[in-house]
Amino acid sequence: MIGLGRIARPTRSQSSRRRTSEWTSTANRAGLSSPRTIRASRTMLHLLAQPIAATIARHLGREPAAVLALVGPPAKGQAVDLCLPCFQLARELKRNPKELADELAAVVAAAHPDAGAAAAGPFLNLTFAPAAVAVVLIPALRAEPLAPLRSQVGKGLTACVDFSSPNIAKHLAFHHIRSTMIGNSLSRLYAAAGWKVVRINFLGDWGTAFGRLIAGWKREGLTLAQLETAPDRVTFLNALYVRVSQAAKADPAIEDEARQWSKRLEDGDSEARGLWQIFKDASLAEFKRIYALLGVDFDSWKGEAYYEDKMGPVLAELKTKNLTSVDLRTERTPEEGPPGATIVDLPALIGKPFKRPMLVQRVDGGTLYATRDLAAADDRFRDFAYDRSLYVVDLGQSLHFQQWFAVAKLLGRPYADRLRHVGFGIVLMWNDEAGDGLEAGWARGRTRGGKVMLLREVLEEAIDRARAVVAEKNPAIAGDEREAIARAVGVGAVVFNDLKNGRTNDVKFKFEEALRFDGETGPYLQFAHARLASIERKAVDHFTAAFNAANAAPDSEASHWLADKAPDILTGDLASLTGRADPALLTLDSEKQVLLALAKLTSALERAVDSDEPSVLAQALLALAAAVSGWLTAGNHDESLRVLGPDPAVTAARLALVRAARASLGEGLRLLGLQAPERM
RNA sequence: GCGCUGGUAGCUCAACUGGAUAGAGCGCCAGACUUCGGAUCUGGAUGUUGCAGGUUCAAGUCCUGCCCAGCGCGCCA
Repeated sequence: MIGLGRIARPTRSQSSRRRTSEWTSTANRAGLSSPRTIRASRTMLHLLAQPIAATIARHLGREPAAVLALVGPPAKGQAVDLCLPCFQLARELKRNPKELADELAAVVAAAHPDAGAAAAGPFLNLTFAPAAVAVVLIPALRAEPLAPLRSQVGKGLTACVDFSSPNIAKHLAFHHIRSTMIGNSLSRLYAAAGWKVVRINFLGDWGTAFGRLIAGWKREGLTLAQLETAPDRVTFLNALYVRVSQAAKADPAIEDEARQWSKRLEDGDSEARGLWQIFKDASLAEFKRIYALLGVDFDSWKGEAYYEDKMGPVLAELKTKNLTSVDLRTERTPEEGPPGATIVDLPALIGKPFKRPMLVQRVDGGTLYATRDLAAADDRFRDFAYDRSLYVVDLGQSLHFQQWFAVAKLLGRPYADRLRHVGFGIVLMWNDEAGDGLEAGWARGRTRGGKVMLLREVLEEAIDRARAVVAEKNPAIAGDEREAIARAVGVGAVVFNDLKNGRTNDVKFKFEEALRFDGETGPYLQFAHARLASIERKAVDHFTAAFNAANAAPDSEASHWLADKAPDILTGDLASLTGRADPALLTLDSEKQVLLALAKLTSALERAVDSDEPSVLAQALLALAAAVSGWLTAGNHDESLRVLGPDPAVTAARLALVRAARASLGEGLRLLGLQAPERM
């Protein structure tokens, strides 16, 4: 097995679903509840609820904010817009909740006739008139189209996100998509919530494997030219590694050479370093091609090699603070060297959940994973003074993170409570038939004859399928544009499939499912976005035609409206046209559903950041796209329901909603790491 | 053995952290003036939320005990 890094051999890189342990959760909660990170946010939904909450607060003599906090979306299946469960208020007031709900319904109905207040048992339900919602939300959306997906909760705070972290000289396997795209999305979500974000790729670019590679390279007399002309340089290196490893089994001399080269590499030998750099460059070139395809970038590429000579101070500090001990339990003869590894005896120092010590130094003096993470955490804190540091690594490594987070605390690090392991479940592949000792069914890692599925292969297959669909559904699109759309849609399908469910779930990967383009998929969101964009494209022509028709029949109501807007229509200024539209003309229930779905995005964003869970936004976007699709499709059956309909004033109002929905859908897709093409 | 996760419709998953009649997609059945884009929409059938207790106005959600599945537990990362 080559390389170190976050994502090691398949059996360790993926472990089944796990949550962070009690201890870690406590630490995380401490970080969460720190006054630095919690800040109330005024969501768009609160814009609607605020006046009602104020009325109730006045009536009951309570704080408006306290009442507002109790108002929220109703339970699923309830056909109302907002809901105030009265249990808590009733208890505080020593009243009967049902009676209180009845009383409040009457009070609210009198003061806000458009809010549709009604008591349902102990619940006070609000069912707004669509225009009442539009009048509040449309102006806010016009002022800041991306407002639903912007928040200031992270203002002034810095987050480091450690993600992807592949091993040099190996391909990106399909399961690397998890850390890569969860981390990418979290980076964008944090930024949208006001955080300053540092994206870090902790490359697995160090380890004994490089000694073997170099030994093999020298032994076979390979040249740089051979590597560079190889059809795939990573495959070339991988194959070399496999050959060396097999040869070493038969010939111990090779293993010796490998050890010597490892030593030379560590000592900074220029030939060893030169070859190491060549291998690293070749790998990075391939990684960056795939990152470009996925739209992922990093601010820092400091990997394990960078920290190789920077662990001395941490080790020394651990020792001077008497946190280390040499483990004596291992039975070793004097010839075999010192008795044991250097450990931090967590069971003795902390107790509670820890049953095993953490190893910081091998018998031979070499350092270990945890030591490197400690050194890196110090380094990053020095550079960025982070308020939160995320490690997007599979759940199988949760013990490792629990341990070194605890050691950071023992060392008195100020950042100890700001560390978060963002764990995720493994990728399982479907096997139709038993074989290779595997039963038929879900199994980790490999499929189709035991082959490891490469990320690049899956993406290419997805793009091929998307290209075929674009060609079939929209033959007018060709050439470069078709290619760009095929990429956006194909990659989008795979990425969304990875993000739409809770990250701790294992991902059950079937080609046919992951590459589906209908139902709850990335392309479904992209399609809704493209339909909205299509309507916007046609809007100017629509108004121009209406304007010309009105000139022929100048006395209608529509003609007066159009004449008033003549400058905007003639210059094609949609922004101005929709900006002057009357939101009260949005009277359809389907329009209200779109507005409410938009308004819920803000809290989805904040909850996504709070729980490091992109799926929260993914689910909210699906709800928005469903509302949009329902609204637009209704127009297929009834011309009066179309955005570009017969009444220009209504059309302008609906276009304002189209613009708002498209802006948020596009931005939401971007926050998940998907593209939002205007046609597809 | 110790520990950590999870178990919700045939399948894949939600359920805004304790709220109402547990919701979606896929699949299945029946529909929508060839459409501002049908990669869409509307309707239907499918549930003892693994089992048993407990807590309370209220439990898929919290507590306890079982059952089942997966993963982790010393010089890899």
